[in-house]
Amino acid sequence: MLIKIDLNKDEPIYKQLMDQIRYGIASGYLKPGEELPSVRQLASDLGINMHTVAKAYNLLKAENILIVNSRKGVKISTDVFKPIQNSIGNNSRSIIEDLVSKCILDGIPKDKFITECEKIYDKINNRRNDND
Amino acid sequence: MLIKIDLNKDEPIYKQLMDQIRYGIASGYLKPGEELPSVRQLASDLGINMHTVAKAYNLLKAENILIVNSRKGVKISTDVFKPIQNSIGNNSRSIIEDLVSKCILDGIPKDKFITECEKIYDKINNRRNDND
Amino acid sequence: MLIKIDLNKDEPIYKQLMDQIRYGIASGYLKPGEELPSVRQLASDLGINMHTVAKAYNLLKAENILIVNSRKGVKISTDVFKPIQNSIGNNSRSIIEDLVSKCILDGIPKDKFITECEKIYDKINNRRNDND
Amino acid sequence: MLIKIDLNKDEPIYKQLMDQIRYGIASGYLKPGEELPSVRQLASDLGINMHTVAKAYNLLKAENILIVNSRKGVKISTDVFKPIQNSIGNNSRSIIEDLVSKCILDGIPKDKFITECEKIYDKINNRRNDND
DNA sequence: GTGGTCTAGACCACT
DNA sequence: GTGGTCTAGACCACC
Repeated sequence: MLIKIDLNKDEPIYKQLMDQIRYGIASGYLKPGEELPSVRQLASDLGINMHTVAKAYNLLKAENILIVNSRKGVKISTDVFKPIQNSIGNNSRSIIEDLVSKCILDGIPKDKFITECEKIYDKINNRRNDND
Repeated sequence: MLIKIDLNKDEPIYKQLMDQIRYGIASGYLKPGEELPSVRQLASDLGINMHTVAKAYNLLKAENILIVNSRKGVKISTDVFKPIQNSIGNNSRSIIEDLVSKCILDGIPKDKFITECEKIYDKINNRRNDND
Repeated sequence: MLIKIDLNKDEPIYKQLMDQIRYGIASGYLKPGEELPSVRQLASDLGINMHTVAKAYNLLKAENILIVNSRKGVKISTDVFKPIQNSIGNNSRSIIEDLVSKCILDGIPKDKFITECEKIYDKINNRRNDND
Repeated sequence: MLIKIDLNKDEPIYKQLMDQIRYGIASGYLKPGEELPSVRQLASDLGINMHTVAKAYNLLKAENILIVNSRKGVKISTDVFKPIQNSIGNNSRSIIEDLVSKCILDGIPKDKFITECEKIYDKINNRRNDND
């Protein structure tokens, strides 16, 4: 999978990395059980610092998304997809609230907003199902 | 409107403040043209520094949401609500992508996710229409 | 002459007033020797504070543009137009430098910039000649 | 590039700084992509406070002139020069109107005024082209 | 009374 | 070592 880091963005590199790996898994570019490049390898590929990659890997390990083994390398957890949940977390809810507030001020009507959410969900989800 | 700041959160205070003010406007708790507390007043109410409030106010001014006037204080722009737009910005889209990726890993099915988005949009939007 | 004050602008009111009076004279709406409304009158017309008008008047007096007489009121100096000068002052030059820098960054080519300057000069100057 | 701050001027330091940086870019002393001194460095060089420099940098960032990066410092955006525009903004136009009014009262004839504008535009623009 | 500006100094996140 | 954030406290311009 192609990972793209924007060094000019305000968002810290390790977070960009985490987001892209999550996105890669959700969209099926990366599969449960699959190996990821070593810290050194990925750092060198992306032209960033080793510690930055390690930080992203370790935080994703704490989220039970990656399995980090100093000898065997890094791979994606086989149970990375959690069982079906009924409700989203408070954190996500609060992100949506901030987002919706902005959209309302920006003149985005409900149907446009919802359609966009659906489109993005489908884009990510379908791509994974296709890749299966 | 009640503004609540969580000093323990990672998110900087001034951003929490900006989000809450946007939320207040979108949900009708705060109305276009309405005056906001002075920087000193709000800072003292929240137990934070004047400059932190001023930073939030000024950034919202740059977004054309507030009108900041050295002589008369701060008020909400009368044209905070932009004309209807057809599509959300790239920034919002990328927030949704990250959010959806997380939700998919967390086992939130599409219908739950969309329902939640709709619920939040309605909650904010209806409250404003009720208040009109 | 219609004077318009924008209370929402960052520029102090007394400066807006000074600019508009200078503009009025340069464009012939106001004529040398003509009387201006009293401080109280103008303040009331514009819905602003008396002291603000007085400040503008006094600063224009210091520029030899107005003649302020506490008994007889305020009028425009009869020799408000200075004799022909060969070069603009350092202050104006520095304003032009800042303006030109911005325009160059903004992609305004020289001919557009100069044409605009000419158009504005003519607009103001011709209006006065017409009014004579 | 030599930056000079006049602490006695009315204009706030951070604005003087912004003007000088814009001037430096427009005149080619500073080039797109070039690094600027760190906030602390420049503040110390100029004998002013860090936050004052940071404010100028951040406002220029908002104008898409600088790229501010907590990790790597500050550099000039590679696309500072906007594509060719046909007309100047309202803000610039109103600056010119005030300036022209003053010049007319000061006895600056049109040709002198226009020649001065051309001279300044050329001075800045040619210097950049020479430096390329 | 309002916000604007500036200073000084601290701690933190990121790389 | 970089900028970001926050605090504290001062003085100023404007109205």
